[in-house]
Parts: sequence; structure tokens; C-alpha cells
Amino acid sequence: MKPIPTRTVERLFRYGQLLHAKKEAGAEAVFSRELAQAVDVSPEQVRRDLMNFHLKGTPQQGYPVEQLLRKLYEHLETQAATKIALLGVGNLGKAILSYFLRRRPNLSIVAAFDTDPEKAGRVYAGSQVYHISQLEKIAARENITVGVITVPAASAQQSADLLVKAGIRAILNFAPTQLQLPREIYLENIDITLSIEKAAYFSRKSGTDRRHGK
Amino acid sequence: MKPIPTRTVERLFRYGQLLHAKKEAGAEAVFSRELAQAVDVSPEQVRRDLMNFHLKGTPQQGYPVEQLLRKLYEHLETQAATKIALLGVGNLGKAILSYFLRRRPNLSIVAAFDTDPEKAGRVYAGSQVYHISQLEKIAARENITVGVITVPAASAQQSADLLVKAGIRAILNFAPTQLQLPREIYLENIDITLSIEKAAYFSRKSGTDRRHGK
DNA sequence: AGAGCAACGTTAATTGATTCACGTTATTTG
DNA sequence: CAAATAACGTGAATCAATTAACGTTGCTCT
Repeated sequence: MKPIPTRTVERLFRYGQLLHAKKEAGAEAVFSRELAQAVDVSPEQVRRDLMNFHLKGTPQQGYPVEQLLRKLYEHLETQAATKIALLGVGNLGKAILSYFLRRRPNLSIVAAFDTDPEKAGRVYAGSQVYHISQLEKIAARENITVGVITVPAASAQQSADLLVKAGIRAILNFAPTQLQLPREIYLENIDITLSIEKAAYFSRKSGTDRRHGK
Repeated sequence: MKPIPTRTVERLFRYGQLLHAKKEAGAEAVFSRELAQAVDVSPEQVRRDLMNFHLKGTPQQGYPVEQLLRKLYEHLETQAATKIALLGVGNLGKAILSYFLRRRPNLSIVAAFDTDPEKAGRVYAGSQVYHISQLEKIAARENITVGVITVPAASAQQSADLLVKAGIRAILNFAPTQLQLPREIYLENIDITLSIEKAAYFSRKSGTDRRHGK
């Protein structure tokens, strides 16, 4: 299988959203133009993306929703259940726990961790909260592969190190710090403050129609 | 003044973070290599970025921290206070209100809005909560230029329309929807679920060392 | 059945961002 | 004070991603 560029993967997931909606609505076919609009790219871009894993559409009808969706999920391996750990049960951590609860059937935050012994033992938004010292044990037991960091910037690197030691393969980091990680770990950063700063910056600039965001 | 690419602007903000820390620590000069490491790019990239607004460094010393920081802030207009409105006082909205409280001196969320009349009139994390019907009036009065959307996907477009009507210039959207907006409004998307999905996807792929995230 | 068309698949061209490579410059050292 | 050096500034090359262009295909309509 050929490696698909990161940007493309992102769009594929987004196509999936629309496809799902279309399927629910009973539509049998979808045009590149529709997918394009939903993700704010050109139709050519969509067709090119779908080319990546050879799925033929036809003129007049476009692509068969059912089939496309199946192939998409197959490639994105959305079937495989992924277990996630969240580190840092503060305001943001809690929000993500409740926000994310049952949002995707195959992704679940199975455990949350904090340094505060007060928080350990409790259950928040369906997730058991453990003391951070339990991370390695529980990650191994539950086969957790993804970690979410919502701790303060000062302890983010330390949290990341713990996650790596616990054998996770990917990290989603909300702390405003550049984490140093082994090359084989996938890192995705979400820096909310940075995003607000960018928005503020461009709000002052004249009509630049740039569209961004993970 | 020449327009600076979005990607570059993002890095400039991040250089700012390190520079601020360096200044606090009393350092007078900084090398491109240091900035590069802090943001995980090459030193050449850093020098090229700084080229954009002609600030000369010297070999041996690198760039003068104080001066660079001043010029950076000047360009990024970090001085200008920006007022922000947040729509949707749910879990995520509340988390952002408290998370963001006094994080940046010149950016402040001056008002929060919700459709729930129960929430109106209360104060959350230093922000007054109003009913959504007050948006246009208050946005005008307070000169709010940036909107943050933390409402459910179903009402995100509606919220965006209201923000546009209220005269804001930039939107930070947390809802998993592609908003349709006039070209002159800057849009930045943060889709947490999508990011987790990406992390899950790449956690299954072999050692791709990609670094991403706004 | 043939003409028209609307959307697909793909190659080619373009654009933009990043990296390379190298000449330049200001110290530091023998 | 000349030589070495370490980092800067920048043109050129590379690389990746997007857009343009166009031949192909399979309906639809007369």
C-alpha cells in the first residue's frame, strides 16, 4: 500500500463525515463537487484524493456512496478500535472527556490520569481517573495506543515521556510546548492560544481569504 | 508592507514564546538554531522567516533578543488589544473560558453567549454570559472582532452567521463543520475529534515522523 | 441512433514552501 | 594581524501540493 500524504488523510476523514450523512439520508451516489464543497477544496482535489486508492466513479452518478464509504473506512482502518489515555484532568481535560464521550464508536478514552491524588479513583464523564503512577501498568493492560496531553505546559514534556515509556504510538498535545519525542511517535499539536492569536492577527489584516485549521 | 504567509505567521508567534522566555532569563542574544529547535524546523527556515521583515543578526551573537522581540511584536501587532466573543457555554466553551483567562494580556474574551436563558446573566471564569440575542448589540458596543464557536455542529453555521452580522472579522470554530463565510472573514478550524482520528490513524502506520497541528 | 453534456481520471503545469549550498561577516585565536 | 570559525543572508534547487487542462465515458434527449 502506498503512503498517503497527511493532508490527504485529513480530507479523507472529512469526506467520511459527509458520506455518512448522505448514506443516512439514503443517497446512493455523490459527486466530487459535493464532497469538495463540504470540505472547501476544489473538485479536482477530491478526485485526486480518491484516486489514491483506486475507486472508480462514473459520470452522471458520481461515486457510489455505500462502496466509497466502505473503501474509505477500510483504508482509514476506522474499524479497528483505538484506546486512548488522557493526561491532565483539569478544565480542558474534563471538557474533552465529556465532549468526546461516545462521539466515535471506535475511539474511546478508556482512562484518564492526573498527578493530584484527590482526583484518582473518581469517574469523570465515563472515564475512570487514575493516579499518573498507574499509567504504564494500565496502558499495557488496556493496550492503549494514543495519548492526549492536557496538562500545563511546564509538565507536558514529562507527561510525553511517560506516555512514550508506556508504549503509546501517537500523541495529541494541547500544551503550548514543542515536545521532544522519538521519531516513530506521531505528534499532533493543538495550541488553542496560538490559534486565537492567529485569528486576532488576521482579523486586523485586510481581506485575506485563508482557510486553516487541522 | 508585504504579506507574510500564514505558515510563517504561525511560526513567528512561536518564536515569540521562546524569545519571551529568553528575555526573562536575561539573555541578550539568540541563535537561529535555538529558535529552530524550539519550533522543530530547520535553522534556515528560521532565518528565512526573519528575513521577511529585515532584521539583521550577526554571526557569533545571532539576533539581539530585545530588538527582535520588539520588531516581532510590532509586526504581529500584539500590542493592539483584541476583544473576543465566545458562543456556546457548554463543556468546551467553559473550559476555554477558564483556560484562556488572562493567558495573554492583549487578548481577552470579553463576553460569552448562549441560547439557554438559564445561563444568561451569570459570570463564568471572569466572563459575563449573555443571551445570544444580545450579540449584535454587545459586539458593537465592545468592538469585538474575533468570535469563538463552541456550539454543537448543528447550530454552528447559524452562530457563524450571527457573528458575521455582528461585524466580527475572524472566527475560531471548534464545531466539526465546514462553515460557509464571506471571503473577507478569516476562519480557523479546530476539530478535536478529527485530530484524535488522525492520531489514531497514524498510530497504526509504521514510523512516519510527521509533525502537525496548528 | 447520434449529439450534447456533465463529471470522471489523469497528465501536465504551476504555485508555494522548504532545503541546499555557498558567499559574507564578525568575532576569536595563534 | 592573519587564519579559522561559526552563523548569517540569500539565490538556486528541490520537493510537495494544488490547479489547470483535456481526453474519456456513460447518460439523456431529440
